[in-house]
Amino acid sequence: MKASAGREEKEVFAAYIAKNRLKRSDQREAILDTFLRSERHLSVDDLLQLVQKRRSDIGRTTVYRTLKLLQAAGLAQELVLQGQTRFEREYKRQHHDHFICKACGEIFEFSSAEIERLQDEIAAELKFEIDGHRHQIFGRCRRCARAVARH
Amino acid sequence: MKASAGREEKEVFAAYIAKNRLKRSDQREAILDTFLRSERHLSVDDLLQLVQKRRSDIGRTTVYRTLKLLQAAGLAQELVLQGQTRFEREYKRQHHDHFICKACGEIFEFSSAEIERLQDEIAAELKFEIDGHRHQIFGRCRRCARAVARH
DNA sequence: GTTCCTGCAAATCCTTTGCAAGTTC
DNA sequence: GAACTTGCAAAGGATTTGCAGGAAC
Repeated sequence: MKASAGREEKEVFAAYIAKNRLKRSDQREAILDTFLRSERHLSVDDLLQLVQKRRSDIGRTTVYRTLKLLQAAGLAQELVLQGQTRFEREYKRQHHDHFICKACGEIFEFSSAEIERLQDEIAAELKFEIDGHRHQIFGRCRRCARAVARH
Repeated sequence: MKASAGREEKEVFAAYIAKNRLKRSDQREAILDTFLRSERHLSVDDLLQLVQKRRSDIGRTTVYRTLKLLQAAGLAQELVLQGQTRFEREYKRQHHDHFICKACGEIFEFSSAEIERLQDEIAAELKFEIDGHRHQIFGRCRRCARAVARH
């Protein structure tokens, strides 16, 4: 694992802190670093547990508060998948949507310029101004589909 | 308003009750009827309020429980829009997705066979078996977009 | 009569807030 | 030192559950 993981994001966060006259803290840095090192779609609890492996004195409240800051700074995005709130990195990531396997819970990402284009077309027809979307597909992933077929 | 509104759905519900050896009740029928007469995307509170106009003694708990039954019977579908849980009719309705206007909160429906087809293609490539999806687009509706432009 | 349903109050889950003590600037 | 941050405990909001009484079968 690179020590420099997410260096750019850390700078963005520092800038956000400065701009808003907030203060840095070890807790915030530990949470951000943990978040950046994880590639998964984390629930608050996932993140709390990971952070606490390093610093067991960091509380859940601080994780909630820091996630709000990360969202405000454009570094994290909140998703609600299958009733569960999760967070993923957002900074400079290409837009994408999600497949969720109902069998194993795994989350896959996908994106389609074609679908985006069609969305824009539909919106234009209705004179609707788009500023975001969520597109989630549910089903069974390759592995779980095979498992069912085999049974 | 037709007295026969949703007759078919009422039969489906009665069949569901029978099949699962449950019992009919005036409350359930009032809730279902109210739900069917409303075309909007209702929150639990919306529905509770509407139901209570007719029978003020029906409790929130019963609305929650009945909505679960309606979902199980395939008559209602739960949506989470902008953090708010809402319900809409599902029985024999053509599949559709939602535009949500962030300015006025209005919910519009749309559907696109093209988008569905692309979804299937993407899924096929990944050998993912689809059994459902949610696609929500956020932005400003025609009216609110105009209002902003005018200002 | 048995089983299911209802409404209330209480419990639960997830998230936010108030506050006193500790940090950062 | 002033302003911000932290963790705890308490408060909130949404939803579920336990239970005693009432209704359906």
